[in-house]
Amino acid sequence: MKRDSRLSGVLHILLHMAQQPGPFTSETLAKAMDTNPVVIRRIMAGLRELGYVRSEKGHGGGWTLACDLSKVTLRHVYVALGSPALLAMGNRTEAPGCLVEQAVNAALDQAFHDAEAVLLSRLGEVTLKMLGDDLRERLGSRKLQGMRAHGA
Amino acid sequence: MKRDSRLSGVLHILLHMAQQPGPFTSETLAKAMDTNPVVIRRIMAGLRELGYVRSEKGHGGGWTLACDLSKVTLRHVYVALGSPALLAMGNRTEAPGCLVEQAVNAALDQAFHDAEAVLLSRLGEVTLKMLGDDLRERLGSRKLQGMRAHGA
DNA sequence: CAGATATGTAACATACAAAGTTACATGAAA
DNA sequence: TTTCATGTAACTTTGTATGTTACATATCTG
Repeated sequence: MKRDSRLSGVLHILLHMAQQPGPFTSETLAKAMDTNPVVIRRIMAGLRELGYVRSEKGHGGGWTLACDLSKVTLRHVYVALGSPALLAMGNRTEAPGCLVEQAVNAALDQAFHDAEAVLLSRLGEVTLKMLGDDLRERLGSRKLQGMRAHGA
Repeated sequence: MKRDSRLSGVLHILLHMAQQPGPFTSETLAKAMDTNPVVIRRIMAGLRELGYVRSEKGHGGGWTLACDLSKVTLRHVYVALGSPALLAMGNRTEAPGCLVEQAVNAALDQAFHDAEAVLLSRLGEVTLKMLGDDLRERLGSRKLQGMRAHGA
């Protein structure tokens, strides 16, 4: 199965936007992500509907953050994407008549459900602000490294 | 992403086999699973290599269980399949130079890792014997229902 | 108002992996 | 030696994420 990287992608975009005031055009964001503007609009559509970002057309238009970054978690972003499937595996048949299949499904569903719950829970613990803070820390340490490299 | 149902499928096969002495031809198993014999051979190949099942060619040949069902867990079966990806989501870039991407990956990797650990752990807690016992219970209650339906 | 710039979105192309199918080689039993 | 079964390569089908093109729509500027 091909892996879904939309959550990773949209977080990348949001974090970029959080580093400086907008607005950002889909074109600009697409270049930073090495992809196509339409892809950007596609994955941002859900976030716009939920009010996490705004988009403006025409001159000076583009995308702007429109939420409190300390209130929005990765889970919120995931839901904004349409809550795509979390697990790469699933049952062969969802509502089987076969008792064998039912026994298999029961065992797997338990494991699947627990894993999904943990994943959603972890995503719910991390806010966009925390991500931004982490990024600024990384930027800071890089700056220090650069200073050291230059003998400062 | 299309969901991988190989684990579900192979468990179905093993459970069928555990209900009566073999051997079972790929053709028989394929019919029970409403699929193709080659698909059966494909997903059983890994289990044969690890010694969980045996296969014999020619007249009277087919597949036979060759392990202690109380010792083999769903996790063992999963590994025998080649440990396919568990999560449907992943990072856009695995070893990014971009610090933004690194920050995003760090947060997601944590969540992904935890979810995978839980899933593997749950799979490791269930043996094929437990699955078989559960199935026999389901068969038993169906038999009782049938008896009731016939007024017994 | 006209032209430039952006998003919105449908439609189509591409890439990739699971699942299904076909064909044939190999080996074992009758 | 014929039949039955697995082993496996090669190809087709299918589903989904991703990439691309085309064009409608809205907004700012001159």
